[in-house]
Amino acid sequence: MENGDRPERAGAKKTSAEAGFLLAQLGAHGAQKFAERLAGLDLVPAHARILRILAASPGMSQRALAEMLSTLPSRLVAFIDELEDKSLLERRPDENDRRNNALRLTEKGEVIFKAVGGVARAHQQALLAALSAEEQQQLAGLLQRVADEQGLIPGVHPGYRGGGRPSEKATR
Amino acid sequence: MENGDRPERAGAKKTSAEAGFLLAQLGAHGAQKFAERLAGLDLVPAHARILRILAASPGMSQRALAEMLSTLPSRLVAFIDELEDKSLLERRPDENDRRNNALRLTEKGEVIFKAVGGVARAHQQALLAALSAEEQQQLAGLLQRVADEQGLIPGVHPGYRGGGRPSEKATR
DNA sequence: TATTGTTATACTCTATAACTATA
DNA sequence: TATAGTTATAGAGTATAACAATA
Repeated sequence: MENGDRPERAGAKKTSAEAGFLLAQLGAHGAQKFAERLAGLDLVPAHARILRILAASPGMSQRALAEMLSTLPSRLVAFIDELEDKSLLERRPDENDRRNNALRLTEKGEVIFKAVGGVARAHQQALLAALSAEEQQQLAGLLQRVADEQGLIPGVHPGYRGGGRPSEKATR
Repeated sequence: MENGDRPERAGAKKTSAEAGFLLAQLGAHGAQKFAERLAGLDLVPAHARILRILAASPGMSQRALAEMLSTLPSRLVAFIDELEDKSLLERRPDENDRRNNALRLTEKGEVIFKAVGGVARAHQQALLAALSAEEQQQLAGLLQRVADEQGLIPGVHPGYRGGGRPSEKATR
């Protein structure tokens, strides 16, 4: 196994074995802080994820959206209900195939989506306060390369289920 | 996406507004991959977090452990039960105050903890495959500074609850 | 018959509050 | 009375499967 047969000599820089852990730690920390800020807009992260995708791909069906978020169509219903109740998006039956709901942001939805963008920037500003603008770009560059290599879809990430156990039966 | 009303001038490096998002995305991705690897040791992330802390601070009480993990003492019980059933740790009543359980890794627990370390290294290796060793250190350095500034405790992170809503009543 | 969205159900996870044993 | 650990219970969150409408 890829145990570290690394020398671990006295000369070795300290430990760099922590980058993965720091990533998880900061990801969790940042996600929580972001959620707190979002609450100011009366939204949860799932709402923001939906708005983000719909802003980029208007007219998407709920099934397509669910697949993009790696979630179940049934889980989306409540979130979309809430967003529709707030008049941030609308479901309109697709004209070609009326089984599909074409999802589209309303004008108000676009406004709120921009507000979410503002929240995201403020969040990032606060989160990365320790770094200069140049260093932030440097960080973004490194992370982008990792994300690309890992095959992550730009601008999309599914929710986590960090704490729980990995679904007893998915142990396959 | 990432509309950003930022200047977006030709000179600007691309977009650096993504670092925060990338952090969350990669944190979630990495956490899931790590959980999958851990399943090979028949552990969940919560187990690994407990082993990690106990390895560093033997004799800790359950309450102190709960506080360190920012979780509730009652939540710990099942996890500690499981670890004890596997003979990875033991609860021993504190001699000075027998209400306290002094938690300590067994020898087997130490072995498994080391195995978790190996899994973590393999995980990190795979996760950061896009970066050279130098770049990985560079990344770790940047992340460490961010973590310090944010007041995160080295070597500890609580679980997330990424997807859910932030406790209906906290909406006040 | 197959598919989209929805609802119903069961199941898990989490939080709150009793309970016990020590102090 | 107060505290550590545990258990019980109720509440959210999640997954699976049944359902109605459309194709």
